[in-house]
Amino acid sequence: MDTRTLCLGALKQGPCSGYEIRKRFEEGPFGHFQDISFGSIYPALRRLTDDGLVTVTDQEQDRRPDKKVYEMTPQGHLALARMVSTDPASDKFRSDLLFSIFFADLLPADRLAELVENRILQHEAIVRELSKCEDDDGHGPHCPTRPGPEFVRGLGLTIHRACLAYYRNNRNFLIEGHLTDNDEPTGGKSDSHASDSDRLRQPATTSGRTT
Amino acid sequence: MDTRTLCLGALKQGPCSGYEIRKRFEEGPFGHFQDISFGSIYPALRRLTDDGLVTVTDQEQDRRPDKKVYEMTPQGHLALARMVSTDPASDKFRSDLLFSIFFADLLPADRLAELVENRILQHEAIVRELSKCEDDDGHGPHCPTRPGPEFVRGLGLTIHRACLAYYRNNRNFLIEGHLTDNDEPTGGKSDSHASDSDRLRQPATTSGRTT
DNA sequence: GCGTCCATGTAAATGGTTACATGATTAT
DNA sequence: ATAATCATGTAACCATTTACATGGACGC
Repeated sequence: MDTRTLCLGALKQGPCSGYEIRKRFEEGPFGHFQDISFGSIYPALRRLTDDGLVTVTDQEQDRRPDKKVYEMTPQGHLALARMVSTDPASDKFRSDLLFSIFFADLLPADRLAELVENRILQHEAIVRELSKCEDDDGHGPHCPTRPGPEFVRGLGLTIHRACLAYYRNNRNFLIEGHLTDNDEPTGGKSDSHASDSDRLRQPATTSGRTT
Repeated sequence: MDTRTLCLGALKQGPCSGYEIRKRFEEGPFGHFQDISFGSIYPALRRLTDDGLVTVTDQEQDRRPDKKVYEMTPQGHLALARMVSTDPASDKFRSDLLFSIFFADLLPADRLAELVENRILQHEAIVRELSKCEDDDGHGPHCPTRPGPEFVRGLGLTIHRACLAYYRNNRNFLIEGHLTDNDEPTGGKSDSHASDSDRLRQPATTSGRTT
């Protein structure tokens, strides 16, 4: 999605400034699958204004810099509706970590372990954040939540929980299966530990309710 | 990862041409978490050659255009090892589909259903592809597989299976919970169907072996 | 005949990140 | 004091995608 549409999406949750749009992407419910920065937000807002999809209102503030509050016009709402209905570009997932892990045998065992541990911590943090079921969609407390945001949040949780479980279950497979240059592949003594760590585990495919 | 490192990664699986590098990213084991196109590959190979990280050999072919076969130098191997050991940039996941679904109430129910169905088909295709356990890492048949590629492939499978299950279990929640403008939110008759579709389901967190 | 695969490469256009410039307030 | 938060905006830089240019072989 181009930045303009992304801005409209943020604005859909209520009028706000460019600065606040970024916060909505950093902390809000979009953050886990879209990303923008100031350098693209401000020019986008400019264009949206020129095209009549949003309006600006200068707002003076006490002890704060003035801000420009942007608000969607009816055309803006239409444009957003049009955009979300077009065929979406395929998901893009880029992971340098997976690239590194693919070449696990090129890096020292402790470094590999460190990378994996860090990733586990990151997934834990994200799961924690997505778990606090706050009404993050900006429609005040306890509106009957629309299914869209709920569905998206739930999918995020599912993915990160699945990754977390996978990393926890299989890090030993990775790290213990990681033969350093000094190890004899044929194994002399430290052999026959056909333990947990020699097979990949996959989460069960059954799915129960956990609300 | 910059394209140069990505090319080295592809070349690590054996010497090949720029054209074949792209194929390794399209079909090979990297494809699901990294992406490159010709426009970036050829300049990258140029720079790698200039920097002495790869060598080129012109190779004439029968009934085919000549090709340039690139091969890593010792420095190239070192450079790759150095790169995979540096702190990886955080994963980037961009999904226009999730953005659209977030605003599910802005698009017609049938369009929403179509988008979800398509995504289910895509996940099914990917799961199928990752499931055929071919020794995709280019080291010939039945080498004792290195843990890196195995781990990465397993994680890909886990993620896509989790997504697939989630979409299947919760599409009704999304689509039936999707009130069109004509529906009365207070519900007159078609009420009290507190069925499957009014709650989100999450896969069980238990994990068993499926080899 | 038309499309696709093979194969390399360049150039233009696109779009985004990073850094810079500015500056008050508040918290540590 | 120092850093972070609030707040907007521009410009330089970077990288990537897309389109173009070229052309033979092969299958339908």
